[in-house]
Amino acid sequence: MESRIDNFLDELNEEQRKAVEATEGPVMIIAGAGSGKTRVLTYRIAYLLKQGVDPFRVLSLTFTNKAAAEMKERIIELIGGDARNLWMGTFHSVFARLLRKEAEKIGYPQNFTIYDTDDSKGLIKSITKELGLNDSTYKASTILGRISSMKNMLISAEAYVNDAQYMSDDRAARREHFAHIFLTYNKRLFKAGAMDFDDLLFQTNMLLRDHPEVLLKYQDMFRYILVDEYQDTNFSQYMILRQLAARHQNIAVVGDDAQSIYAFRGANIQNILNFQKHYPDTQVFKLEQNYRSTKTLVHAANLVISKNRDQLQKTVWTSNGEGEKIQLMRAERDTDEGRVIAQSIFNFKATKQAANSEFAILYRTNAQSRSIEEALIKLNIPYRIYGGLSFYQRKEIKDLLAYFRLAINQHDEEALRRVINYPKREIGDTTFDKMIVAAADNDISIWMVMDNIKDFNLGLSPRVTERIAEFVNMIKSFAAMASTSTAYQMGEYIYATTGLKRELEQDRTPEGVNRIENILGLFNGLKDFSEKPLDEGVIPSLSMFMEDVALLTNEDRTKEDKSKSDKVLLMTIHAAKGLEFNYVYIAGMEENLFPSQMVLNSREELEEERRLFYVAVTRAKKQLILSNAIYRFRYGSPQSNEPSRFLEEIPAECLTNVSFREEASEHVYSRTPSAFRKPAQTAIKSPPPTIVGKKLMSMNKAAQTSLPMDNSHLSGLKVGNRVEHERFGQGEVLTIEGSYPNSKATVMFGNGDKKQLLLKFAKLKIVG
DNA sequence: GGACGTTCTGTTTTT
DNA sequence: CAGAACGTCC
Repeated sequence: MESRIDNFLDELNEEQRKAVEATEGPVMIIAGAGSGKTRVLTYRIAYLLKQGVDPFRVLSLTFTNKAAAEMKERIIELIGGDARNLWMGTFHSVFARLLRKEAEKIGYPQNFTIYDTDDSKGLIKSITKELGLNDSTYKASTILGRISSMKNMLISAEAYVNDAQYMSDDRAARREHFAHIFLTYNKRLFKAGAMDFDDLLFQTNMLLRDHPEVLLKYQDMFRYILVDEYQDTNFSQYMILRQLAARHQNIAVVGDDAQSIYAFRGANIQNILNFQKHYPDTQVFKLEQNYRSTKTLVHAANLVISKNRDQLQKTVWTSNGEGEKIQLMRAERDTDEGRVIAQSIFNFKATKQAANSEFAILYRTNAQSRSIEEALIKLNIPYRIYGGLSFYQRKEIKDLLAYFRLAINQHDEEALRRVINYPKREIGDTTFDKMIVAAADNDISIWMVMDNIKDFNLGLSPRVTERIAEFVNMIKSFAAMASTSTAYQMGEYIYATTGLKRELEQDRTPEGVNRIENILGLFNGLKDFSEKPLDEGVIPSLSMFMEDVALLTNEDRTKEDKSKSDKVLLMTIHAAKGLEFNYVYIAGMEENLFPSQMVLNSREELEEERRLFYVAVTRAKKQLILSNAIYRFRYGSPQSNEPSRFLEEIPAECLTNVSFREEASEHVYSRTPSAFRKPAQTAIKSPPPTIVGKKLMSMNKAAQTSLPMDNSHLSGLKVGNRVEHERFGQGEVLTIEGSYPNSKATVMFGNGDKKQLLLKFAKLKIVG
């Protein structure tokens, strides 16, 4: 193929070209919506490679895997296959890859598991339950949110405990046990050989901070760093970049402060607003010409965003034509809104000869998709929901993947919890809870308890004990295969051996058939992966397959069909970032929905919501259509809505009302409008939680010791010895059974607690 | 331990 | 309304 490398710079405007050619030193590119940002980024990389920079030395971070893949493809088109060697991906995927290489430096196994949000919540639920904190104050999602924001600010659990301000805040908020949950959560993650999403960035920071030789290696490796969507980076990401770029200072960030929409997950808009302070020699380029949208749309978007206070100065303009006005469609209720949108698409297709794929329907919440889908189906308009529940979040897929995870890392507690009794094998909650307690008492993973189940006296029936041993042997047999079999072989074997296959095939309902189809879809992926040519001697193993799975979304999976299929796309506005369509619908333009009622407490939150609206508006190339409904079902009952305040921010000369009288609802309301109520006020919350059940463990020890350990100093332990346990304090040995290393001791501790400890694991000292 | 029925609770966006 | 959590019975 003829290389375009020699003349591709001619395709850029003057400012774009300057931004591409400024390869040395810190660079900030402020790119307005539709200003050719991706083009600048790809050409910049192509230009670097053309100057002779080794692709291995270029690190390019994007927001989604998909964006990375597309960019790579375009660079390959420009300069050829060398580009395959670029370090390109999301923060999470690139640094997960880096952490696997360096895992042992931070005490993690190279095969560490990545916990997704469900896993993390499951672990937190387990911890709060064990602590007897099952109260609404300690909801898993709230706890995880707080842990996440701490990790994103690089505040460790240990630092948190020692911070007087946090501790008093927690007391005031009646969540005084949060710190303990935070510590326990991290400890359990570590014991399970697992990291959550935020750990991938947190641990990368720690690795680079504490290992100068590693830092130096990567500073030199990543000689040129490029960051897309910089306005959406958080503090943790900022610090990684700062460490990596410190030596060569070749960092180029691209972004648009007006499109920062991820503050809710820690993104800090100050990163882009203060970039020049962080890097004083920064060259700044502003891309202000919009190539995407009509004058009407650019003008309206500018006016909307001008209502925000926090922003960098810039003027987006376009030389495109005036274009059509923005349409506003009002519907009676949510189902009518769907109908009106579908009808409008139908009409546009007829009058403008437009294809389905030229349309996108955007909404604030995933739940809104349903009424729209139903209406599209009725009018026979093909559609695809983009995002939503990920393929990898489906139950049957998660179940199978949990077995895969166990085959790779037996300590993975959440995978174990998921499948230990699925399909049913008589190891129920009671048994599992007992094993959790035994694991906590001995400071080991649950797998270690199971693997040594005969040494623990948990009061299990011989039958259950036997079933546990069978399970352990089954998982061990998977683990033994792992190094010699391909991912596909392993997958088939696991699917059949665990009984999952039989379980699923028993269900003949349409949903059951669909589940099997999903599993087959996964196997197709496994097969492709297993047939991929690799370096000689390297088997495409299951663990290699699993390396990325936790970080993929379903969009990264669906490959060819999206270009072939001509479908209307439905997605949240967040998911639409970076995309563009000729005709864009924004549904649900209602106060309390968009802007969301969760968000009306502070100026900053409202401004983020307004930026979200700005993002939505600027996705459109030719025309924008807004809609809302007067009544919408929520919590199972209809509620009346006011039009969104954002509608008033659109200049009147850009807007036109459209009515679809022929599509008026046939529905007759069974209740008078006065029966429609605003959402009920949330009742004053329950009294502070009292702790029942197990006592809290001492807070100040969270020693993270790698397994296994040598405990031979306990081989001579005798009845009557005084011992000191790392967490339980001093106690007296009451009984000893068996001989070391399979011996166990019953110890009476000072507070009257009797614990049974396995001596090969126990964190005990003999003190008398 | 597990199946099944009843009550409670909750809805923002995602790597 | 829908899914999770809880309670009761075998």
